[in-house]
Amino acid sequence: MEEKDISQAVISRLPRYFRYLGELRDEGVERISSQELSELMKVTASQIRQDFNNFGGFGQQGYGYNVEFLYKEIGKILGLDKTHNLIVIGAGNLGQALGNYMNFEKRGFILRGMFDKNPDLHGKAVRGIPVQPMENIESFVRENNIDIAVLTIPKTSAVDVAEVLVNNGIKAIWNFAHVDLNVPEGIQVENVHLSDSLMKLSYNLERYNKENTK
Amino acid sequence: MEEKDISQAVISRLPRYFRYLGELRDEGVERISSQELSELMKVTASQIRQDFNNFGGFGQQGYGYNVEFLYKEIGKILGLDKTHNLIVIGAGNLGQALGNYMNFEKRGFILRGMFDKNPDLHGKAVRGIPVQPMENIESFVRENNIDIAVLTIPKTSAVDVAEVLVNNGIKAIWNFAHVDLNVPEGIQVENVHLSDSLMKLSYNLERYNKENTK
DNA sequence: AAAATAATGTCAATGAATTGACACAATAAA
DNA sequence: TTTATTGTGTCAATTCATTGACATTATTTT
Repeated sequence: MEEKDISQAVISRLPRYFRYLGELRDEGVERISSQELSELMKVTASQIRQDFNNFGGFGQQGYGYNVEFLYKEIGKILGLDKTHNLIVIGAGNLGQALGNYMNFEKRGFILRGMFDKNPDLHGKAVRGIPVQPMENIESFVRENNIDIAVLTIPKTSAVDVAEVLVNNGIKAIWNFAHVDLNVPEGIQVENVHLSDSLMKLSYNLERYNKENTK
Repeated sequence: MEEKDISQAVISRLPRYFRYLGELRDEGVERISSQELSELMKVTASQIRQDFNNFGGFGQQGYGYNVEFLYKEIGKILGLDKTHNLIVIGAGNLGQALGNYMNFEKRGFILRGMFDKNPDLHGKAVRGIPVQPMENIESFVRENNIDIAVLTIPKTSAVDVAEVLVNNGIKAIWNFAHVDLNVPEGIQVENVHLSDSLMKLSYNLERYNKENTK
């Protein structure tokens, strides 16, 4: 498995392939050509082949791709064959929603701890995992082999908490706080800036309306 | 305001500019050069100037950009000077989290209705907005000038609900369901596929670990 | 078993996005 | 008022991403 330097554009498309292949597999489809898949997903067949080839040939000329095999391979590329230990920091609605989401567990992302600064929430459990005070984060991260921290706290505290996490060995942060975290090289941050997404929708909405009313 | 065809790559960056400019304004900064902003935001100055110029010149040679003015202009481009009426469909944790998020209201996105198929939730209020049964969606959308529907329901029902929405005049859908909606031309869809985002983080985490353990 | 068909992997061509360079206009300094 | 500096707007160059084309190899049909 000699992965070179794959562009993030390609990586961003992998989960979508994974989803479609999973659905095909569930429907009992055994093989599929890039052409068929391209019609289903509304992308070019060329892009599909190009994308898969970044990771070596998964298909066979004259046959196409084996759905089950390809599904599993992409899962492996995405690291879904391994278990990842998660903690959620910020147990408000959003934190609880993410903690409760069963599908993540199905993919190997296991909720190990929840933290909040609000004492009223302490002890309250999300899927059996009790909410702890923020002070516990440091030791918990160190002692429980936590891979990913989910940040669902206001931006005012996010930067500080991120620093604590990094100092205690966190390697990946899924950041829902509306702020850019400044972490050292080698720490992975994936931002989900919901309001950015909503503003983009707003732009496109306005844009289209404007275009079609003149 | 002669907007041509701006690429989505540019649009995606606008909310981040907006955020930084808002913070600068709050700090009392009056002017800023593309060079200074580029250092702050860690992008190239050239990109900043190029981006802004898509919408006409906001700056002045020898001076730079007026923070307040630029902030407001970008807000207008993003449609934040107008009010948008929202409904949230799916009043689980995620739907409630989004419905409760005050910052959206600050930007003109006003929650007008919430819907869920679970009768236990009916009548329960999120910021004064009661949860209604799904059957009410059609008339509510038609009678309340709803611009944006937020879909926080399972993928199994999302496609059908989207169709109902479109049939009743919705122009924009903020889609959190893990499925691709197939809507007619002119209906804006902004997808937030959380599990895709988590998988991308997982890939980058694995990738980096692999690279640094051999 | 041979011929026809299907479909990948890959290279080349095109297109899009980003960066660099600089003329020119406004500001600030002399 | 004149000169020096700053910094935009914009064009050109480069880099990156996508699409198209096709040789090659496997499968299927005759």
